[in-house]
Amino acid sequence: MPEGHSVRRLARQFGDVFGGRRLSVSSPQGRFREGAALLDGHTLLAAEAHGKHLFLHFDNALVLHVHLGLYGAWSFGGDSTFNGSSSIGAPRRVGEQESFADGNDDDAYSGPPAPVGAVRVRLAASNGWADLRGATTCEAITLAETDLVRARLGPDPLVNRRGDAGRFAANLLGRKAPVAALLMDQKIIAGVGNVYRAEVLFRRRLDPWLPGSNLADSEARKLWRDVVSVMNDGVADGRIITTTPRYWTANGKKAKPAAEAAALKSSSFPARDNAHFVYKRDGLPCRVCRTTVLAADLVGRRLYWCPSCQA
DNA sequence: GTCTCATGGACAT
DNA sequence: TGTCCCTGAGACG
Repeated sequence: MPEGHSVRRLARQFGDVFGGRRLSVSSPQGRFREGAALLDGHTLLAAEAHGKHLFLHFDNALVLHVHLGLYGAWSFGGDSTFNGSSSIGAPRRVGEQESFADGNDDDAYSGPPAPVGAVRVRLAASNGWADLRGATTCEAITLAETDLVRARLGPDPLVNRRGDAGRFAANLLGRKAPVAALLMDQKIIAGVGNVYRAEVLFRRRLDPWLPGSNLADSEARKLWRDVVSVMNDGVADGRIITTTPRYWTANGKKAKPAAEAAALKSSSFPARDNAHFVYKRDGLPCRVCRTTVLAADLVGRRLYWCPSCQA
């Protein structure tokens, strides 16, 4: 869940439901009591994301900075303004769609429920609430400290400023580490996690063990463009789908054109098992060449790749 | 019930 | 390179 596309959706959602509203901020669990007191009663001005970092700007020049880490999750609830808002983060299952809050159509919202479990932060306004659990980082910081966090991060494909492709290429090309390790380094590119790194390397048919310095500048720029494309799809879909409809058949075998047309017609989403090319498909045949997909540990994380397509 | 695993990252060594 | 933090779901008995 919490790869960059999820955090981007979160930022948008916070702006939609709480933007311009005065929030009561509390820490039912107690671990964020002091930070919550600094923000309590202030108005949310803006919500933004950079990579996997979420920044909620309040009208007293303080910022709620949240990084979900592996386990963090936000859940939402409230009146009809919360219809379509979704809980984002763990618990997660691969390929699962986000679960949607049960906003009330009749606007009969009567306040947040009693907090369940270890709620680090609860944000509540007159229209609804949001609970944060299990985040790696949750802090109230100044604007200057916000800039310091941003300064540690590489370009964000979901921001994709002019010149970012070149910055990303320069970051990659100067390094001897395997490109698969570099893609997970948030200083090089912000927002890519374990699923996107495996999938985009497959989509570009790049050997994950290739040193960054061995990539051509043009290939690094193509890689950036593919990350931009596939992560923007993730923002739109609310899940990570890197395969195309021709691979959305029941048995995972490559579909014939007629089957592709049928898949396109019958469903806008692939089954969970067909959403990825290589991620968590070790031991299974590659969707393209039928070679067995491999997995290995790389800097403490599981890497998946096709040794034939990505040679 | 217990154990293991998971789409992160900071920090120590 | 290893350790720790953090939470919940699923496998297993």
